[in-house]
Amino acid sequence: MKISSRGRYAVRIMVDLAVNNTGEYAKVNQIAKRQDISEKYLEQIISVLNKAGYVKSTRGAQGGYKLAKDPSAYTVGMILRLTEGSLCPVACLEGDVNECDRCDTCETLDVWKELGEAINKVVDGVTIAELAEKQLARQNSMDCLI
Amino acid sequence: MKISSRGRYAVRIMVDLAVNNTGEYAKVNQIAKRQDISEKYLEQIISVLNKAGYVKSTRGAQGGYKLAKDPSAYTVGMILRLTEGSLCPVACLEGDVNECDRCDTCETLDVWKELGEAINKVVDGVTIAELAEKQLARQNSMDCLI
DNA sequence: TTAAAATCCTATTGACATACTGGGAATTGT
DNA sequence: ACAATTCCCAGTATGTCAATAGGATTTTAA
Repeated sequence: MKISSRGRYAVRIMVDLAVNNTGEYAKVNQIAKRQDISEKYLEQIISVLNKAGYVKSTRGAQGGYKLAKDPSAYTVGMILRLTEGSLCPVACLEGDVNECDRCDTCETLDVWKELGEAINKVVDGVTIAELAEKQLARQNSMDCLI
Repeated sequence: MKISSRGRYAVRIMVDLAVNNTGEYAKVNQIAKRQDISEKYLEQIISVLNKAGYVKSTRGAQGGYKLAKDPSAYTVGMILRLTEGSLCPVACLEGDVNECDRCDTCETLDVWKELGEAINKVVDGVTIAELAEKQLARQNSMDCLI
C-alpha cells in the first residue's frame, strides 16, 4: 500500500511546472535540478504525462515542457492513476468482470469498496493548482524574512 | 497501491475463525478448504497472526487455531498493518525521523497525510465481528430458501 | 509405546515490478 | 553546421510477492 516514486515524482513534476510557469517551456534538466530527481528518470515520467496530454512539449533547442491546461484542471488522482494505474485497493473491484469466484459471498469486498472510495475522494479533491499555490505562499513568506 | 494477497487472506482467515467458532481449535486444512487458500501459504500467514497474539494455537493432534479475543477486538486495520506493514502511503510520513530532506518544503506531503488518515479511518472503523456477522446473516438468509 | 495428526520453522523458487542508468536517434533554433 | 533538446528503447540491479517444499517438533489417542 505504498505510492511509488513514479507516482510521487509525477505529482511533483506537475506542481513544479505550475509553480515555475513563465510561459516558456521548462527543460528537463531544470526540473530535475529543482526537484532533485535524476534527469533520465524524470524524462521517462514526463513522457508519460506528455503522451496523456497533461503536458505539451517542443523538441530541439529551446524546447521543453509546459502544462497543457490550467493547473486547476488536474487533480492528484488523475496524475496518480496515470502513472500508478488504478488506485483500487484490490483487483476484485476493477473492471466489469469479477476476478475471483468468491466475490458474490465475500464480505471483505465491502471494506475494500469503502476504502477505494475514501482514497479516490482524497486524491480527486486536491488539484495541482492548490498545491502550487501552497508552495508559492510559502516562498513569499520566506522572502519576507530576508 | 494494492493490498497484497497476504493481507487480504489474513483478514479472511480472521473472519473465518470468527464465523466458524465452535469453541474448538480450527485446523489449517479446514480453514484452507473453506477459504480456498493453499494450506502451506495459509500456514505462513496464520503463523504471523499467532506470533502477534491475534490467534492462539495448540500443537499436535486435535490442535489448531482459534481467535485469542472476541472478534470485536480486531479491526481490519490491525490485521492489515500486521501483515502488510504500515498503511502509510509514503515512507516520508513513517517513523519519527523525516526520511527525505525535502519534507520541510514538500507541499505534496499534506496530501499523503490526508490520504493516510482517510485510509486508517476506513480500516480501523471495521471490526472482524462486523464482517463475521454479515456473513452469518447471509448464510441464514440462504438457509431460509431451502 | 508407537503412530498419526497437527503446528512450527526455514529455505527456495519463479514471476514480476520498481527505480533507475545508458546510448543513441530525431528534431529544432541560432 | 552545430548545439540543445526531446524522444525512444534497451538493459540492470534489487526487492517483493505468492507460493511450494521438506522436515522438525509437539500432542493426543490407540
